[in-house]
Amino acid sequence: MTPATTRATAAGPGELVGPARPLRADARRNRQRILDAAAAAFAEEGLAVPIDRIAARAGVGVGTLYRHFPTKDALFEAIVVDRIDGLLGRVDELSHGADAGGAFFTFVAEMVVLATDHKDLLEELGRRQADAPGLKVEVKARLEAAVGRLLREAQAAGAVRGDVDVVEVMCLLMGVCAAAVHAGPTGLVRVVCDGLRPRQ
Amino acid sequence: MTPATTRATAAGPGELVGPARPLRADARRNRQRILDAAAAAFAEEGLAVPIDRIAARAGVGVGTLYRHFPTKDALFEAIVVDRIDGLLGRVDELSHGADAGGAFFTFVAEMVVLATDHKDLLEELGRRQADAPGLKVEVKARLEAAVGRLLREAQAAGAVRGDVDVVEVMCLLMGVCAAAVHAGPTGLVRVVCDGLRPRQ
DNA sequence: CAATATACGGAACGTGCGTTCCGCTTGTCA
DNA sequence: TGACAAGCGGAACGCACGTTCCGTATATTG
Repeated sequence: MTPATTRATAAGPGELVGPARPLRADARRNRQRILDAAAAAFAEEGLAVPIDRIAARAGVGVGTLYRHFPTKDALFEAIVVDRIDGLLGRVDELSHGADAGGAFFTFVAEMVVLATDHKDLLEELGRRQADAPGLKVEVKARLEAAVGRLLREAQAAGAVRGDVDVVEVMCLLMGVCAAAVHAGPTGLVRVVCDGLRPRQ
Repeated sequence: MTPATTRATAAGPGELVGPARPLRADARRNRQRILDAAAAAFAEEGLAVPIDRIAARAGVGVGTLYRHFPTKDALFEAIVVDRIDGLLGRVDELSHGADAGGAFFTFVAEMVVLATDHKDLLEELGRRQADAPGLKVEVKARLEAAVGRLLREAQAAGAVRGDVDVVEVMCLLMGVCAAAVHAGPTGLVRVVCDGLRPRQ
């Protein structure tokens, strides 16, 4: 299901199956500009940034923006899905090592740093599904699954206490990210990570 | 300074020094209704709740609401200041006991539970000053000072690790509150509290 | 029971933002 | 190079929300 829908979101309105025709050169260029501008804008100012500002930042009219993305949410989705995909990739890289505990804690630390300067990612994680019945839910579930894997391995290795589950870890992660925006990542991550270790 | 200003906020626009005249009976009644309705509305839906809804909930027209509070922010302030005052009182109660560590951790747990069903409190804590140069900043500073006292005593008693400061604790608290909204308070508080204890 | 200041309700206004529409421009292809 | 689909810009629309205004109602006072 996702491929088709993803394609639709990525290629513009009106084509659900395949690229009927390649985009015109300027259109392709503008599309990329919009994506870049939106990524930066969302990261800096969060979901609340007005669409006019994104368009201006991309050096494009709002009409053009809407030609490429049918809705503000669709644009946001394109970007946040990409961000989360990046996280998924990182999880894969980390989970192939020998040190399960190290992998888990490294991921936690990296994610907090990432969220610190990506307001959008934080807000997205904060929205516990149930609102948008679409892609994001599915991608978020994949992230949860991946983190769950990391967590279980770390628990099996005795590096993380056994009485926490994925949902708690995700929420905690979100909380630390929110907190880190104000106090900087360093100190807080240490505290939470220590809390996640088994009590001796 | 606060008494005068507080009085102004509490008694309506136009009187900065003293109550020129007692409120009419119906006005006093409505004022209380508005405060109650707003407290409930802000707690349930957060700062974003439309003012019309608060008025409706209070069984009052918007005009009446604005007669009592010059602005939405003023109304919010009246309520959140009150909430934080409650927290301050609780800190005082707790800090007179013998068990400094217990006091600190009890406060943390209670505050998270409180914030779990008071969306407004959470949002307010999330706003790191710098926006509203007025009362809230001062009240928040008092809260920070009080928590700082609790923290220092707990650290002196060896119940809390020495390498965290008040700001970090406040941010952490805010993060846990945000997380607790989604996962429930119990598990998360335990993890964070353990993280705050000294490593053996 | 007047007379009057006080308070009330809710329509109306201004603003900001997402989205749509449409006349003009430009890349593409024969 | 000319014709035409594809794409562009930005004015205009609709909506939600905070705030203001003013005609009406009512508590208070003598």
